[in-house]
Amino acid sequence: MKIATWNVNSVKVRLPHLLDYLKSAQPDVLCLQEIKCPAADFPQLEIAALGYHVEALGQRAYNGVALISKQPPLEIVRGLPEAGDDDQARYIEASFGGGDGGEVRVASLYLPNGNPSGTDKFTYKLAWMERLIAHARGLLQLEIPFVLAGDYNICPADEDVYDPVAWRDDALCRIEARARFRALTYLGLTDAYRVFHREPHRYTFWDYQAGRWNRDEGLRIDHLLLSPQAVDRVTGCEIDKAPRGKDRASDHTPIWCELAV
DNA sequence: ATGACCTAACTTTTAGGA
Repeated sequence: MKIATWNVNSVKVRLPHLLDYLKSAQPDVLCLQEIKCPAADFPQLEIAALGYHVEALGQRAYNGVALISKQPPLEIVRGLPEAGDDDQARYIEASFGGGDGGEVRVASLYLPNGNPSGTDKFTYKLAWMERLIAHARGLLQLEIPFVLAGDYNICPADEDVYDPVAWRDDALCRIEARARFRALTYLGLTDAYRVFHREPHRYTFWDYQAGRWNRDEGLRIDHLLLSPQAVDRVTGCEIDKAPRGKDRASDHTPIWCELAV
């Protein structure tokens, strides 16, 4: 089962690239972030024409996540628990059947950016992470294969940043954010990319400005975190750089892992 | 050269992104 994640920065603008990606990469599940529209406005027909199901949690203008899948999603969860008055569309989760009866739970998440540091936006980011950690703790008790995929807005280490000195006080690199990402791994989750790749300076995001893409000056902020039962089955994890090089590209590119399920 | 982007929206400027 191939599970991919991609922050598309507007699903309407990116629809041609999205359809190309589904046709060429053939993911079983594709997690989207920043669809930037209400679920009712999601271009579902074009995707259904390729044989894919769509389940979206959206809002006007900002945020928004979705699950695109060959198998129909089951037991859909919209939003993290303990949301209170937080109505930002940043989390959707569902179960998917594998080819031979295996089942995998997959979440598409869009973690808050948190900039500028030291503001209520940063506080919100950390609080959101605490809710994610609590939810992950509950999922782990199920002892099933699951994947928490998405735009974490966190560079786990300096080697995941093109210029760690310039970025050291940014919310994406702050130690408080890194500590909570590490807490997820201490619970028992594994960064799928680092199972297969030890090289520094491998990125999933390149800013539109300052020629960052052409200079390969980016950030590794999109991640697939695997439960122990998923790590047991993972056979590969790769960053697909091609979509970032297209005209009218998202500033993120897809990353995927393959599970033997 | 201290610049350089992109998207959505009660759009002709602003907020948010990272």
